[in-house]
Amino acid sequence: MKIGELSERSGLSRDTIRLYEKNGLISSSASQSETNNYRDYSDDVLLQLRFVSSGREAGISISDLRELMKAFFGTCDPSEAENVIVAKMAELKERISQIENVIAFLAAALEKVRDGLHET
Amino acid sequence: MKIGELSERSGLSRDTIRLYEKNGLISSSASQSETNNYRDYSDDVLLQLRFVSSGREAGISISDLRELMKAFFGTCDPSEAENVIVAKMAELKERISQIENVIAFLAAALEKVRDGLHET
DNA sequence: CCAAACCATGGACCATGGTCTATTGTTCTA
DNA sequence: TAGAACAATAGACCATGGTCCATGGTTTGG
Repeated sequence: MKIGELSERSGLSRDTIRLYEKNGLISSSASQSETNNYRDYSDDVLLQLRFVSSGREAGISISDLRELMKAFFGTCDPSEAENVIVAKMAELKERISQIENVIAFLAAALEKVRDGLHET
Repeated sequence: MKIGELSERSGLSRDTIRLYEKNGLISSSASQSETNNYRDYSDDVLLQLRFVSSGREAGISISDLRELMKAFFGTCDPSEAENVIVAKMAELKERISQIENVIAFLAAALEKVRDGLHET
């Protein structure tokens, strides 16, 4: 499919898709036609983009995502891939616990605010 | 205390502290001395910075943190503060579930990679 | 008393992750 | 077949969150 359709279906802008491609998160083949240089994207790319975009939403950087994509579809050997994935999972879990700390702090603050309200 | 000590104790660079102050995350009083314009930071600021910096690590933007700080120490009324805090907690929980999605995806990918290894 | 260490300010600089625009070429459709 | 819609490329632009540097003033330890 061409970039317009991919954009439609992925919910990402053409510019963003091109950015991701330039950064090696996805790849495309040259168009079937010889008369243009339109990119042609396979259906797999759509799945890849879904992962990329949920990763981005979760705050994973483009370069980290590139490593993960390489690990998944990877030119690198499987044990190396395993390492990358395991490391990233640990990192994400750490991130979750950081967020949970902040939530706990907010919950405590909320208590105080509510107490303050009751006193009024 | 002066910014150098605050930097030491908070683990943040002077520049970062000044940035945060400029962005309204913390505040300082003018120095006791009249002969200079050094900033003077109370011990409370240290606690505030600890929160700010864990918030930053958790990926919360400076402007969001500013809203939270206002809610905590706030000039704004308590029920408004409550709203801000509750909203931010919900947002953070959403963020956690996004990250968990990614983790689940990675776990699945890991399975596949390991199966691949076994087949070899 | 003097140098080293500290402070404030402002602006330059950087990376990241996008968006927007202009230009040029291609395809689709009325 | 003309014009609208689409595509590629390059470069400018933007916000965010920091760091670094130059300047000039202040404090402090030896």
